Amino acid sequence: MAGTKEILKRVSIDLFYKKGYFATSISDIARAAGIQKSSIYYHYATKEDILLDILRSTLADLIVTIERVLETTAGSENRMRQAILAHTLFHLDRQKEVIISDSELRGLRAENYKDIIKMRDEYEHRFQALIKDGMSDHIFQNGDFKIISYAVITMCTAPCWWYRPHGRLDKQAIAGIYTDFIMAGLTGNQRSTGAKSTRKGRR
Amino acid sequence: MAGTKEILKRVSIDLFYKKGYFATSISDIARAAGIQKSSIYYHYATKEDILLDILRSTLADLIVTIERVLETTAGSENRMRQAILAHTLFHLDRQKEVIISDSELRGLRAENYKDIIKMRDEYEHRFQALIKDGMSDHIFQNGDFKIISYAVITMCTAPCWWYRPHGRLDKQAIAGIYTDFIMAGLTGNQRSTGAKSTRKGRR
DNA sequence: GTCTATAGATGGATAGAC
DNA sequence: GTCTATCCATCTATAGAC
Repeated sequence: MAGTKEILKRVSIDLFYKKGYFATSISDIARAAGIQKSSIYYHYATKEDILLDILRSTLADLIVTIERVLETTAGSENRMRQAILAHTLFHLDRQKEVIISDSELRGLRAENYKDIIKMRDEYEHRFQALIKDGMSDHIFQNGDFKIISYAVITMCTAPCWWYRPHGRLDKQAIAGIYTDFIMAGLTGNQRSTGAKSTRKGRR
Repeated sequence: MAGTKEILKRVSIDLFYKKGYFATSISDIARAAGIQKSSIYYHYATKEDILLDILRSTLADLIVTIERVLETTAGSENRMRQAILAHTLFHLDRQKEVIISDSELRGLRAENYKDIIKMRDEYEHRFQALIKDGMSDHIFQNGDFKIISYAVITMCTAPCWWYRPHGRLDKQAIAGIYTDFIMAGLTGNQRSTGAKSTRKGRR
């Protein structure tokens, strides 16, 4: 446990988050991990491979998280609500990694880029299906479900850019506010004034 | 007109947008502008200065745009609607520059960074005031106006990340969908099903 | 599996001629 | 205001000893 490869991944997440992928050098990573830079190449073939490892595992975890929520929740409105909550909370829990996922895709060469985009599209399709379901059940207002899905996802990804662990609002409160706002936009109904949002089970 | 400095700025916007600030070298810029890299230093002292020039002018234009809208529009609901429309359209019109503004702030050293953040905060305060106004006029649902302002701004900034000039929807249509969605979220009222949003005057 | 040493390319920036 | 030439730091990655 805590093998060198895991340490390298962890310090890379920190550095890519703080300085950005391009501004982070192999030397920076080696220094942070307490080894020589040449030793990194025993674990990762290139710097890009470190980035790829971070992006893949983050996206995979995100997809698993949403899958679990959808497996245990019924009703198009409730499914959407729980999915948004889960998405927002994941982005607050895994702040550094999702920010890297959002901003460092340019560090990938074409083949790896395509791979990651495919995973991301797979995830987004789940939200598009949820919105479509809500519309055909006449619970959500009709509209361009693809555009709306982008809007919803972007919006609920955003708090990870400004959230600070000891700030005025905790993760649950932020996720609640966002979910209420989105659900109001989707249904066209009054928002519940308090953001206490009954969540089920997980976490 | 079309002086070298303007050309340098224009090709830098293209390159920073396409490859990112760090991945773009002074040589890249020189090649794109058709001059030698040393000639760049007659116009800009450092690479960072090019970035700063782009960020400053983009933010300044954005602030002027929103000011003009607010000067000529009355009523808290209508002011908010027009502000959102203007914000969204600006982000679609100036796609490359706003994407740079959103993603390349890490290229700035502390003093320049503070400068730009101050301008950005100034802009965001206008939206916070609009939301506060709408809440005290009981036209918008009560809520955390600061959080809501972040949500609104992020959401209406997002289309610039996926908009393509000859895509399925034109700028006006996209801006309409987003504005309707946001206004529904703010007021808690039914959205107008069509997104034809009566806009006034400008552009 | 980690080290020392270094290759080889490229980065931003400067000097000085024209 | 643009050029050629070059400095020097830093970058990713490799070679080979232990």
